[in-house]
Amino acid sequence: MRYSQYLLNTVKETPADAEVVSHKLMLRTGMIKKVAAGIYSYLPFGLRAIRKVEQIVREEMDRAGAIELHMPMVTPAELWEESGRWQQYGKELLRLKDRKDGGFCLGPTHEEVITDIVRREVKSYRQLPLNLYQIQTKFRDEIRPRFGLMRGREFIMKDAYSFDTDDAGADAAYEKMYQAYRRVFQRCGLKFRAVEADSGAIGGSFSHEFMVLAESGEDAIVSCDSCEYAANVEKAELKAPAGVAPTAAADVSEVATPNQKTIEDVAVFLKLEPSQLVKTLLVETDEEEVVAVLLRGDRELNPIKLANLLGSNCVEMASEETVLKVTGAPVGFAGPVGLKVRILADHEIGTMGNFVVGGNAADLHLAGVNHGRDFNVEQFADLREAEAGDDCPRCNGKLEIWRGIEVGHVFKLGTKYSAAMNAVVLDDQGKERTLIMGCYGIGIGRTVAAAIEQNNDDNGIIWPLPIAPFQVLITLVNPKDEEVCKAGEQIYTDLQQAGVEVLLDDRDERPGSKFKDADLIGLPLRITVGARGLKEGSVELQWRKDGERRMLPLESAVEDMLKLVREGMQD
RNA sequence: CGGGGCGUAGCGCAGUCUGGUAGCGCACCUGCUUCGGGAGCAGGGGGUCGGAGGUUCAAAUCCUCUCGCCCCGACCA
Repeated sequence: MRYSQYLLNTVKETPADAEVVSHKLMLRTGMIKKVAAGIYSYLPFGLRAIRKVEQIVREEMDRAGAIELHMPMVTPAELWEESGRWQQYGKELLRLKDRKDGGFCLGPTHEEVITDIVRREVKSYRQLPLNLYQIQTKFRDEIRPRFGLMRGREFIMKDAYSFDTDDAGADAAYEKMYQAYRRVFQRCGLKFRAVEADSGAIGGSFSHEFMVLAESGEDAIVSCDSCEYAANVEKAELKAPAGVAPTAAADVSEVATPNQKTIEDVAVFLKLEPSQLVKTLLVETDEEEVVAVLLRGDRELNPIKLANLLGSNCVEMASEETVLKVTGAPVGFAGPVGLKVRILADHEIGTMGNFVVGGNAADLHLAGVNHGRDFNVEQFADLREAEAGDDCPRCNGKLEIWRGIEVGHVFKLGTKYSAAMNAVVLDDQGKERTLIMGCYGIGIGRTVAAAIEQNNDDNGIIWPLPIAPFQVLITLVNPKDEEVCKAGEQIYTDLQQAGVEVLLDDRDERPGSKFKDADLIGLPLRITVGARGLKEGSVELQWRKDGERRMLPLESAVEDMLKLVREGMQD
């Protein structure tokens, strides 16, 4: 491609509403253009990167035995009513009416549609196992789209769905996808972790997320420093600490704590460490039950663990009014002694004694409190959020915390949709069996964003070779110089004929601007053709990665480049 | 949905308080010079000041309503 005939407008200034580096760089390089909140056009340069990732995904899906199809983006309400998600899905599901007033929605995911296809097409166990995938535009009316392609409302996703008659088959399908995902992200040149995840509202028995490690990631993940354990913090299990509560000492004593509402305040006020306090959180379930949860003062509640324990869809912190009603005190002074609601406690509380809690009255705390004697805990459980340095739940290692961008998610779904939608086949005994499903997603645009997030410097993007929009950039320092032009064009043509994707910067611009643009758009390999080098019969090769330059003899330049591209693609 | 902020040229912004010729930088077009790390000079094009209504001799500026966007929070396969 000739730059002079291409649409690739770069911008020096960073658009004001970009927060994260990948968004900034995608805007500055004109990869994407916002059309509405969370909705983008992919301009040619951006589209090329998207296509690269799509192609890698396609190849790995095919290799794993999945088959590509394409489903509609607009899907009828009936299917969603059948699975129950027409009601369950909130405002994220963008609902529409057609001219005949029929209900439709823009597909945020396609379990219903695929299940409908398979129940119609597949009648016999002999047609299984089956794994079908598509690469398609999805729409989720996110409350707050942000970070460019990282969290859009409209986005490109690869979604695959597996169908099996038994658990062993379903597990094998899951494992195949898990391995395919590892290959995809490896091939994209990304540093990532596959972590255990909460399976959330989509249901199902187990699930892994593929996280690209990046500071700007929206998720926190833990990984063990000595074994393979890795999990989303939402899911990260924690061992119950060893040890028993110390013997209860003196009686409970009341301590005046005027206006000391937070754990920090109280700890400073009483000259104690936050870890010597116990905090009492009042939460409300979606069935409007209020529950008290006890945690060590310096710990954070993991609401997902609590929701799972309570078998509730979601739990929320109780409102100020509720707290006042239940404890008789304003927020900040809740404590377990004398409370009339269910009391749950994190395992750690079991090893604590003679601690400080809220006094259920304004400006009052209680010291020397012990569970069992002063109040009863209904159940001890793993309820707190993992922190760096916590013990690994699987071995003797310690947990580290990373931030990650979720680029892929694999779920074992089980029969949630097949049962609701009556997707069954006959087995070899002629008996009906409900299909066991798995679903597997990859955010294509998000993967591109994550790649940029992970590969950039002050000057711009540093594309990993396998997903770079072009593999090579040839810069003609002065396109008006006949020699320069001739040499550059020759290399350009030869490389293209050898199948290399080349961008030829033949623009009549000053060299300085061209070099700046070259850094910004970040193509991995760069050849600079200038009069200076040509005098010695050579051109300059530079890697964007490390800036390392060396001269290549004109005669062997094409050959040398071909070798580098091939080697680079195999990494 | 709660709190905060912003809508003026393609992008980044000033002008709004205190009403009176719509401005600056980048980008774009023309010419000359320049040419291996975002050149200089000269000239030029581009705006219903988010929209509607109102106040006024006069509104980007004041008032009312409305739409959109951004940030923080809650939420999230």
